[in-house]
Amino acid sequence: MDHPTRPAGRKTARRTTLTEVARQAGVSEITVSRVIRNSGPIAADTRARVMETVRALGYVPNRVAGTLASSGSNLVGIVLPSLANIVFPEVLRGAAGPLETMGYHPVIAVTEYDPAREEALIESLLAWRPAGLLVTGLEHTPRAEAMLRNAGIRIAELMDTDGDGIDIIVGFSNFDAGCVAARHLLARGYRRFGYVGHGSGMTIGTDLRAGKRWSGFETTLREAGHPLHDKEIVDAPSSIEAGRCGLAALLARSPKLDAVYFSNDDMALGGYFHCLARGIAIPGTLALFGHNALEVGQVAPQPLSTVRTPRLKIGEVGAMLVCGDAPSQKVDLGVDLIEGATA
Amino acid sequence: MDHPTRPAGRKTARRTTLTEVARQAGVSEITVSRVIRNSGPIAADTRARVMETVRALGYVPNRVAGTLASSGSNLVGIVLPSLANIVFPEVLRGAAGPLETMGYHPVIAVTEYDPAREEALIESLLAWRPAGLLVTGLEHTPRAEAMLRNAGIRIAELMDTDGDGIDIIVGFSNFDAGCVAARHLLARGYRRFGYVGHGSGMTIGTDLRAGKRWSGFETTLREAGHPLHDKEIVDAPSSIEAGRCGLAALLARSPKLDAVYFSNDDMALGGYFHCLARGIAIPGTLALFGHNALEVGQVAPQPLSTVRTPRLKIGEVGAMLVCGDAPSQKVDLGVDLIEGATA
DNA sequence: CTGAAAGCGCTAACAG
DNA sequence: CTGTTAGCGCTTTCAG
Repeated sequence: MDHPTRPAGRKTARRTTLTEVARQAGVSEITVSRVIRNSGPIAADTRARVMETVRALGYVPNRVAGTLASSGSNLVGIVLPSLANIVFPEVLRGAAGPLETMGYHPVIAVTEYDPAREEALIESLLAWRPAGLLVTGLEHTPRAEAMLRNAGIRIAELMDTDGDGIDIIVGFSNFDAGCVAARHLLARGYRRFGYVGHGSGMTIGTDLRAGKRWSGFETTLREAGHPLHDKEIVDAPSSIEAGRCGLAALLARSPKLDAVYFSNDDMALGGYFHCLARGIAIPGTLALFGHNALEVGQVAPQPLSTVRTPRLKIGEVGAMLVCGDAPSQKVDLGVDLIEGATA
Repeated sequence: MDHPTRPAGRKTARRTTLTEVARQAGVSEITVSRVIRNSGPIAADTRARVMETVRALGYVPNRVAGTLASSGSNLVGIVLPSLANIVFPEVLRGAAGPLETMGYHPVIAVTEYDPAREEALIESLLAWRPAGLLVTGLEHTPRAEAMLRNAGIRIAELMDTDGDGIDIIVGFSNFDAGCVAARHLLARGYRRFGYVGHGSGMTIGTDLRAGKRWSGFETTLREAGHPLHDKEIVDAPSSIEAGRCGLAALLARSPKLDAVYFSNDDMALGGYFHCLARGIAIPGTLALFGHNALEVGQVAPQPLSTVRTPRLKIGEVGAMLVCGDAPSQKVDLGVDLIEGATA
């Protein structure tokens, strides 16, 4: 590239305004405004003339000014804990479709599972006066929750139905997902259970929903009289590699486990690869169970036993409800047991 | 949930303004403004008093008004072709870090590989007068390109260095990536080559970068005197499943191939699973080669032969350059051959 | 069908 | 260190 440095400084350069279009077209500003927004009655030829000059001048309306004047933005905030876990890009993808269709733009913020960061990011997003906000989970700092309640816009809390919310809740019960996993393993006759989970990789913040799954799993086992035998929490974000290390560490301590539940499919896949490499028969010697039913775990010759979560749907429904005027509600999209071949 | 329907209508509800904070604190608006933005000299006690009332009133500054008044927004537009291909969430993740650090928010738009949609989305993003814009690829409609050139903000085009750009380019040569793959396979002694690629799944729009890789691959083979023998383009977005079907179809037609290049790792993984299921020895009977070096392909016992692309880095560098004031430039981050075990 | 006046909530540019 | 005066570019009344 040998373009000269672009002149553009920190600030947006001067661009043609509605006023100039109006002058050029020989009409008043409001007329141009009406033409652009297709609002109110406009004579066909006036419209044509205006459109013409709009095109000629390469006019791009300024939504910042428009929003300030009309207090109606087309931005929708989306707060996600992470982009490293493919689940959240999928939620985002689910939301992006309906949002675009309805003319909204997602503005995203990533908390890295840190509640304080979430609070700051929510405030920062709210400053843009979005039309609505999608956040992940039901747990927020008190101030964050207060801001959400007072924002005067629709709020959707996604991915978790285990608790109360602010306005709209769309997700599934993570606790139940853990129970489903436990019941499946118990029904299959497994008795010596282990768990491999992930931390956030930072000292602060945790994956609360994984915790709820663990809790459901552990509770079910205990009630069945076969309490969890051992668990290993890898201090890293969830990943295939973390799952591999986690299972290795767990088995080093407790070699006689016959079934291991993982915090999610990525982790479980890592465990699976560990077993392949070590020649541990699956599910003969050891059963593995994940969470999410990611494509990668399902297309292998030996598909992972797991629970399918409606991630795309959650984004989709969340987006639609936030942009609509349905009453406040909790939408539980449920999970499906995928028997697979590893348990 | 049994909250009553939230009153919030379509428009943002009335929220406390800077004016009210000023009145409450007994200072002028500009003083409050200065305190909030930490700009200019403010007496310690004045600051304290203002902060106090800000907190008491739960005041959240209105950035829409702020941006209009100062023409300096903290939004950065990001235009991606897809969220279904994990590569783009990774680019986004790469960008999200630096952006947050620098106080910017990513506003995202997904084109689904449709140039017309890209044009519309770029216009829509530009309407928000973002501080900068990250787009994917170097090819745009003429009007889209004109808008980008006239936007008066920094523009970064990501993921591809094979061509000229508008301002900043950050990526790698897809053509070269194809050449690298071909040279590796040739060096290994393979001679009967096939290719499995993906379409977009829609009639309109294509993955131009995959096309450039194919082109590099094909050219290298031809020049070496071992032209591509057969190819199969699955009419679906890239996925593991599409790769599986693609290879099945290709081998049904051309059973004697000894090496297959895939449009990316997802596709290659599908091919790999097909071979596992069919008992086709890899790389003995058939060599497989992908693109991207996704984690999932690398941690398996038989890691995929592929090329590593610096996706995170691309997002990161793109974001930093767009928000800085470096000269226009092309940054080629290159790719690395990963020998793997499938070729 | 079109226009004039009055802001939306904030900040730049000067004054004091 | 603090305040006053003008807008930013658009849309909302309310009149014609």
